Amino acid sequence: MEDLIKILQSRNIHPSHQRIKILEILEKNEDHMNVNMIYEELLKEIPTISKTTVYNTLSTFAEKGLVHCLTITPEEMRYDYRANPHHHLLCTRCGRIIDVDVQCRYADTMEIDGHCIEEIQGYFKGICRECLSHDKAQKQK
Amino acid sequence: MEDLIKILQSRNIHPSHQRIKILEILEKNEDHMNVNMIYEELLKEIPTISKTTVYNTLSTFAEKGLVHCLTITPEEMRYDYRANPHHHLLCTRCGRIIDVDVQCRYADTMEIDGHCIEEIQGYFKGICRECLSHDKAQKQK
DNA sequence: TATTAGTTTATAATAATTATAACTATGGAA
DNA sequence: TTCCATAGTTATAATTATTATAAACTAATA
Repeated sequence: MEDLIKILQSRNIHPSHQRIKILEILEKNEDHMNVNMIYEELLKEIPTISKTTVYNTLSTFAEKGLVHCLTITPEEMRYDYRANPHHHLLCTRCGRIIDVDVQCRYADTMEIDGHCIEEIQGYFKGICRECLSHDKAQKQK
Repeated sequence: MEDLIKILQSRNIHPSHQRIKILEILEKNEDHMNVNMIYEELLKEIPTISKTTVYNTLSTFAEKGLVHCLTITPEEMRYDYRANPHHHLLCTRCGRIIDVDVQCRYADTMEIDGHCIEEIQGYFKGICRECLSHDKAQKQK
């Protein structure tokens, strides 16, 4: 709680009740929630929360560099809360987005073909570990 | 024209007038159009074309592996028509998506952390060559 | 107390995409 | 030729994520 407030303050974000709760949810959940997932979680604690607040808060967080926006799924934006740079796996079976610790060869190159690179976004499509082991378990039956 | 028909036939896609024209537009344009851009181009040649046809056709093309869907821009889907695997640059200045010939170290790894990898999507965010040189020209004035 | 800025909420507007059903063209069978 | 079936196209409506707008609320301060 105190930590969350400090995190917000360090980014010049006024730590309101709603913002603290949203950050808390982002910390607890690892699979890159969309606005609706966050909203549903929030409802359990703040039944009067508005979806607009979720949108506003996340866009403030993104502006201040607290979260990264992932455009991996075509339907909606996903939000990534983790300090170190990393890539993602979009599981085509269960739909989860999972962190993958992989560096790209060009990770620190700031210039390619004359273009100036500011950010690297990479992701894999495939089937996650959990779905694979579930498959195996099914076959053995 | 004949070539376009052959390309469609080789993928088991019946070469209708509309489909040929859409493929033609994809061949001519390099910057990863969205549905609306393609639709606007089509209107010049087929004024009665429907946007639904564009959606249908592109989803057929994607199914048959003729195009790849890019979820780089948050607003809408972009379509990539090019044979060889490559990455992209999203220019934050002009909004174009530009092909970048760069291989990732893990490009042929099919397994990471126990996950099965089927496809790699990578893109960079930055400022493209053209926008950069435009900046320079402005400064010199 | 009154005021102000910042935050949250409710509501409406926008826009990409999908769903549905009607229409059209084509090619084969009778 | 005429009829029919199928695939493809079109028009229209429905869905849904996101943004815009304005009103209501909160907390701090003069």
